Amino acid sequence: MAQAEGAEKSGSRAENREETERAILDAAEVVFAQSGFGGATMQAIADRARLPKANLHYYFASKEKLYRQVVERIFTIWLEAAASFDTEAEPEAALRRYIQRKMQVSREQRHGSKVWANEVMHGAPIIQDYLESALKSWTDSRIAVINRWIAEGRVRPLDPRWLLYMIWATTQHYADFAHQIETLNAGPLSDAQWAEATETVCGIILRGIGLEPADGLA
Amino acid sequence: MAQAEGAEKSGSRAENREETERAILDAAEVVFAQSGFGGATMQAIADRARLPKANLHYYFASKEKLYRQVVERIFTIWLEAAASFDTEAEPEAALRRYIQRKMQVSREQRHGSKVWANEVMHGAPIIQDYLESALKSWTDSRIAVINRWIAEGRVRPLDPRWLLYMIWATTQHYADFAHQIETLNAGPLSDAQWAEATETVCGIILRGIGLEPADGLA
DNA sequence: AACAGACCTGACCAACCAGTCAAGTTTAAA
DNA sequence: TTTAAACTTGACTGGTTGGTCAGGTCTGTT
Repeated sequence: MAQAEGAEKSGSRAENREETERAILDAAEVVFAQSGFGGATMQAIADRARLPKANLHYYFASKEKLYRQVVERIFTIWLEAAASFDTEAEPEAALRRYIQRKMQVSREQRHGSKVWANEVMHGAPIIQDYLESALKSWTDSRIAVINRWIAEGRVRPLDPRWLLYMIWATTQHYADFAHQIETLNAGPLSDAQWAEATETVCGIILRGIGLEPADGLA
Repeated sequence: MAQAEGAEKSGSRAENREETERAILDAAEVVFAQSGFGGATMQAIADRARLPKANLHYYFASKEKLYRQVVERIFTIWLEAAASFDTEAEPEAALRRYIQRKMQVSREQRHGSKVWANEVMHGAPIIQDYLESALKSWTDSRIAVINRWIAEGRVRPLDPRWLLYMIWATTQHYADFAHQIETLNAGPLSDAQWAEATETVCGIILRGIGLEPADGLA
């Protein structure tokens, strides 16, 4: 016996490899989120993945390459959430769906969100190119849509950028500052609290830009 | 010659000490913001403060003690900004002033804000007690005020916590994610852009909670 | 002037960490 | 069954880092 996970089934070569890589990435995500890139140690990641440290280097050549993969995996999730901003939909529906999705990501991908925040906060040394390409073009397209809504008189005049930043900030806050929120709340937010927070955020933003939202309890 | 700063005047003993300590704290704030606690090195801080590394240890016993002082200094600034939420003022004025002040802090204390965000993101190992005492009581008092406004029918019914988190998140975002914002903006925000962003944030939030703000160009 | 204590700093060290490697074991294909 | 490649891992290493310290300089006081 020399399997990685305690309860690892012996699948095919490729399956096992994939599984081990995912286990390492999962562990790395948590450790990087907790300690930052500089504070994280390969040993800590190895311990969390229940693998010898040398094994990590068999799958990922260096700490930086491992970190890069973690960040890229997060970016994929970010992109998927971004896609839920439907440029064809009505303003209210599009924004509400996008905010709800981002709140959900903050709840389910807390560690990933933190890694992303850390990376950007430290000047995005790894993912600068993503910011300049994928993020930029996504943002530009959404700015155009919101400007169209404004031109049509459906949304109060404003620079869409400040609105997007506000949505990013607010939703991401629930992941990045989860510890602070949970300290003030004396424990993790309940399902009901998450729903209420999401609804309140939607309500403030939609009303704030001049829409009259119906209750979003679909 | 053995002075710290290139252009240091020979003041009194106490003055010089204070000046050197501040120079170290300033340097440490920047380096901790850029690299996180784990990624920062005493050597990097020393270089930035233009002092030999051993000198840092003369003034601050350990890296952790230095970090602690940096964080405590930030918390003081946070408290000062928090005080601008005037519980006596009208809802619109109180919130507008508070948001404006927080936006200003984000602009002027970018590094400090990042250190704070980092600390909280990593579970607030150093300042947990502040969160539980000062932050908690400040928050409770403001929640009470907002609830009073709601009871008086001046603000749309909502849980004040989600509103406060939204304000914290949005304003802090301009410091923590400055790099992302500046990438999308192809450069730092101008004075006019800061003013516009601030006004837009105020507008969305105030309208979002049911107030009809007059233009805040005081 | 003489002294004590505050202040400064180059050189050093022990601990730690990313990354390597050689000697294995397991797997799958021939 | 044989064989080669994929995988595993304990032990090791070179470089870095937080922290120390001895020997010096400066400053205010008597």
